Amino acid sequence: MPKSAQENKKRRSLLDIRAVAARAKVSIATVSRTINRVPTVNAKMAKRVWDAINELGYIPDIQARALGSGRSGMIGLVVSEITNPFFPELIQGFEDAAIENGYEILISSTNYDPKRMELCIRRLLQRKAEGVAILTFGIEQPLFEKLADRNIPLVFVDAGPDRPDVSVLKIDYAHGIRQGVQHLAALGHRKIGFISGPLTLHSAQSRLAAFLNAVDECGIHAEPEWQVEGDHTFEGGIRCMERLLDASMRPTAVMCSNDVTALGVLHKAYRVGLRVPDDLSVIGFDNIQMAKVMIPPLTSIRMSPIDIANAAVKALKEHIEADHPRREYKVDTCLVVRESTAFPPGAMDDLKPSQRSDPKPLPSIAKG
Amino acid sequence: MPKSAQENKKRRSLLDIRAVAARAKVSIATVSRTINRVPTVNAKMAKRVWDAINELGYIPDIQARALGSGRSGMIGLVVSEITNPFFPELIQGFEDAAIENGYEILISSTNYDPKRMELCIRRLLQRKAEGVAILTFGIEQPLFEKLADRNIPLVFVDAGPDRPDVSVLKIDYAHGIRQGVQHLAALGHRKIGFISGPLTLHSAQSRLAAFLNAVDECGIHAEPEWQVEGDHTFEGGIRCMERLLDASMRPTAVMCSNDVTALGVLHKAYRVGLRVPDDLSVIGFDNIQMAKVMIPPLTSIRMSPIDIANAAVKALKEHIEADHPRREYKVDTCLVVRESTAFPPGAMDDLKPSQRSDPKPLPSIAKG
DNA sequence: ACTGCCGTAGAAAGCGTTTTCCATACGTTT
DNA sequence: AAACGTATGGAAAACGCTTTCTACGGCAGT
Repeated sequence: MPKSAQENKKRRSLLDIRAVAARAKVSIATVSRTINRVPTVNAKMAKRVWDAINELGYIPDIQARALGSGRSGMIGLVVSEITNPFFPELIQGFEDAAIENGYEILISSTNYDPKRMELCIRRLLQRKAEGVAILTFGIEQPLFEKLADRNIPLVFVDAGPDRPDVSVLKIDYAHGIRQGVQHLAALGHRKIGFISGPLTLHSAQSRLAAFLNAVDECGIHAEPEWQVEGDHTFEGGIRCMERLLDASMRPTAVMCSNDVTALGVLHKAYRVGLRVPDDLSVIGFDNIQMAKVMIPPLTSIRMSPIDIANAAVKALKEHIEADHPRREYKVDTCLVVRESTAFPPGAMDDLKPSQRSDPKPLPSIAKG
Repeated sequence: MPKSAQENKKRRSLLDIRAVAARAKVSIATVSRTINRVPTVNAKMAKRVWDAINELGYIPDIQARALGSGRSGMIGLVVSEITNPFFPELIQGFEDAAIENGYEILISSTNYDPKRMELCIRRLLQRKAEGVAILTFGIEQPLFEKLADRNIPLVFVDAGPDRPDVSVLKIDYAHGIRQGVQHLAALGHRKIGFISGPLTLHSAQSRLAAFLNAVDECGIHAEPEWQVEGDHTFEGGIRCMERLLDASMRPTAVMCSNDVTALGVLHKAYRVGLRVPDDLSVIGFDNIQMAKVMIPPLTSIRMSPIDIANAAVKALKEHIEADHPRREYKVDTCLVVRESTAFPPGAMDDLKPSQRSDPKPLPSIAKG
């Protein structure tokens, strides 16, 4: 059973600010001022205090500090799912950026569950986060209204609620996707498939639109049969690839709305004996760490989690400190060419290897 | 610049427990009791209070609550590196288990940096975590002493400081590794390589010892040239595989101390045109999600992050609540057979496919 | 009707900080 | 030498909650 509150308090109170004050023979106010580096405290006093702190091993209670000062020093980060390989990198970047800017972070993952999302937000409010970055895939309007009504600085990715008091990170999907399509077109592909994310998501729609636009620019016909809607999962990638294989005319290249989907595509190709990139070129999106580990290493469109994290923290910081009410921040994307893209089948025979875009055309397993 | 403390306080104080008390026309004590479900509060009163809470949208300040009650309700989790694919699953499991048990969690990652580890611990102490699980690879003695001296419940994995007041999660590496070796032996392998982790780590030593033991049990000669020391990274896996390829006699199978290393092995094999599993069998360790996504899907030894997380939370809970000072918890490991293991080269021709251990022997790319 | 006991709610004293306000001591100016 | 700033440290009031202690009202027992 839980210990009594009294007991708990006793145990903790052994190492107060009071203890430090007593030891240094000053008042607790001076100790507090010393710790917080208030300039009015005399150097001699300060030394006495620091010595006492070190001798005692005193560590201030940050919750009491927050209560006293009215500032929690924390910003929150809400992600979709920590086990989705895109997010750990984002979290890491966010944490680094936050520390750099003097904040601590509070991480919550929604697991795509509105109930859990509700919990996350409650948690962040309870802990008095000074700002929150919602870097999830889907967004649930009512919850954001709830958050925004608390007058807490907010950052969204792609698109948030249309309110004047939130910041938005605009990701330039079009740039990377255009590069990807041009890359494929330059290799000679004319039949390019696209596996989108769930089209209920704004980001998925944007990516599809960018693809259609880029394809059009390159003068390539966008066969509707080659555009299938996935769900950003590995299994979804497998299913979508199956549909693409059933098409009356198969595409020679597939672009995917995220890397995990691309892994599914690679997997299905492997299952049916299609060689990548010889028989099929594949491009992913997100450039997760796994991309360069895959066999073959995956050509992907990079959306830097570090950039996103930095932009998010910067937006939050400006909003909190400078009362900057709203800003848009741009995040760029660009193509990273690896080994999952090559000439379409048949084209290779006519060309010298040096003309391949891949700088080191290594033999695929099938050729070994 | 930061807002003045006064301002901050003002802004927040709009929605106190006092506001609720006023609205419900009761004392703040009654509001507190209602929220904490103290049974002595009359149902009628309680309803009045809940109504007021809902109408106002009141959310209690959890830090103030912690200060008042002497319990923070938080347990800490320290991991090595969030971008290492083993940890997100562990974190997820830990979070779920913690929520289940009424705790919130505080995550810290050390990034293998002692400085950062120091920061982590400071953070956890500042926030008054009620217990801490140190589920990292390496451990730094002095820091733990520091932690343990604070009299805070602690859980370590594998081996912690030898103190009577900490719990330890003992992972039974031997079981899974024996299964792996037996699996390879049953397939006919007699030349089995082993890529260990850095031998400064206790866990790496245990795994190597378990391997040597298992090999011995199976009556297989353990050629020293086939045991190389890796570093648990992808690049390390590649380097180790290079060394194995340079051996005077090449092994026909390789066991790895973790999956990421195995990915490096797979990669190097791909580079030099060795087909897995036809030319080389590979077994990983950890069974991270990526394992089943790889091409070919990786046979691996499963060390369930969920089991570890549950055991850690359970140990912490018992220690915190029941004052159980020390316990050992067992965590098992077991082999998961996928498609990166098969008969050694040449052996297959003599046998019918049905005798392969793999239930669905799918053609590798090379055969397609 | 008086005492005593519950059940229940309010008052008030913390919890460990920060911060405002005030007091002191010292050096400077006239 | 008196008056006055100017540093600087201490006392005490917050901060928003929990919890102990106390008080009140009603009911049963005598």
